[in-house]
Amino acid sequence: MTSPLTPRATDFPRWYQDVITQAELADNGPVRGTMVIRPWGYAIWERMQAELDDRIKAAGADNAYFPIFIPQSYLQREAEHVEGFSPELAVVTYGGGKQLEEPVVVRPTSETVINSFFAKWIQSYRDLPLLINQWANVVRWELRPRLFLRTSEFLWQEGHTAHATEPEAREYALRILRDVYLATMVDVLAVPVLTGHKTARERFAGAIRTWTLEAMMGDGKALQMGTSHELGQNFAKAFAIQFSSEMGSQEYVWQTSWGASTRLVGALIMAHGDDAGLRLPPALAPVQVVVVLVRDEGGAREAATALVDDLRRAGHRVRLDDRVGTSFGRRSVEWELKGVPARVDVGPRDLASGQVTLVRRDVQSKRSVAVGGVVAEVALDLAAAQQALYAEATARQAERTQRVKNLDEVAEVAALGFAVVPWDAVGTAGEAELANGGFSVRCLQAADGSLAGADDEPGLLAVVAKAY
RNA sequence: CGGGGAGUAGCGCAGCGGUAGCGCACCUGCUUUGGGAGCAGGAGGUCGGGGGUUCGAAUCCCCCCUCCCCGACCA
Repeated sequence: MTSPLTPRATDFPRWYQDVITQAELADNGPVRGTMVIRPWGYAIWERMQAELDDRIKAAGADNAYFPIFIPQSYLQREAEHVEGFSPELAVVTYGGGKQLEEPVVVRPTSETVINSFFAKWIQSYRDLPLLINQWANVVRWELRPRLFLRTSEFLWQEGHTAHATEPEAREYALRILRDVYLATMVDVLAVPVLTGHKTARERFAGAIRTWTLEAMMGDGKALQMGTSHELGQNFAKAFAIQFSSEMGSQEYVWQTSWGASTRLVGALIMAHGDDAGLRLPPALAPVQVVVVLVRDEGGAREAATALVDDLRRAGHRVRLDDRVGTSFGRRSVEWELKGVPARVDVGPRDLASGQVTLVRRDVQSKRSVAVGGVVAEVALDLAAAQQALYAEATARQAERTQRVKNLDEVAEVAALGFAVVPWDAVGTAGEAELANGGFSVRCLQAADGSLAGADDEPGLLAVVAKAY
């Protein structure tokens, strides 16, 4: 039987589509650009949500919910914001069978509604900082949609905060970048990321600074995994968010906003997937171990059920596959496509000698293990798989990243990966030229790869790549 | 919006004037079950829509719609 997937080397975008179909992650919705997230895809998203949500709460933010409909006039209050988003807005002009007096925008992001309430809630320095997060869907009308990566409606988390001082706001934006996003990407998704800030061209509409996390996919292209913005006082002034300081003066707040979306599911597919399907890092996987009952004979069912219990007691997320009416080969392929990190095959043949077969998805290794040793061995496999996926992605990124000196050398390197070039050698004009060639400056960093402040700092490096 | 393709069974496709087909998937039965099982039987279609040419149109002509790929914007 041939693989159900187009090999990555043959056609990477086609492979990506095949994985989504075959692993039952998502379908296209009836309206162009919309997406139906199927149970397996949603389970993965729920795991991402849980990991992000824990860290967001640890950073002190509370969840709340704001409406999906926003008065059109709200968006117009911040000049850059409206200019940035107007091309991709969905606008409702009819409701209840009548033309609306003021059209209503379906939120593309919630800065405007949320800040209109921040203005109401914030009176005093004692009300600060105000740290709010919301889990929601947003709509940005897309001309060229791709499942998970770019859809007209997507799910995300958006954080919005207000602070008394600029340094405090900046520190919070960076804290989210590091403690929420970077930690989740690296420790859970096992995806190495570069962090830096966006050029003026790539910055969020209405922000004074956009911090970003950029990852390299299996084909060398870049994907933005999350962003954390410093909004300065732009929205504070547009929405009159003022507070009485300790000195009794009226001050505008300093703000941040930050988001990560279902695009992360796409990132996971493209960062770790292989020609046999998805490969989920154990820390993320909704099912870490699948126990496959090969045949319902010779006490195999009892042994499989007992192993499921043992593995669960050891703290793993476990599923029993006892669909013995479906051939073993088919079931094996299914779990490989879905990317479950570890598989335990329990059948009468092995069991006769007190053994089962352990299969590791990431490296496709297979070995016999005594029933009594399964829990310990699985734990080792899961830890090793998590580590190996991160190492593999890191090696690829290192291999495909090259320092270059000038704009002329960028295209060749960026065609296959990341070109790191002095920002001085690119500049705003060079950035526009690169855009014509399909390249973009993913982020700016200090010379040692650390975070830098402004675009005009000396010695900045630009990371240039093709991007999703 | 500019350029290039495609709409036929759930999915992938063939057929290109003369009875609507193939592979996979699906249903039933039997045999199977340690890497996508085999055999037999079965169900499933306004051939994207409208108009025209013709004795006869999935097939030829005209109009419309939709989708996909490549270029200008984006989590």
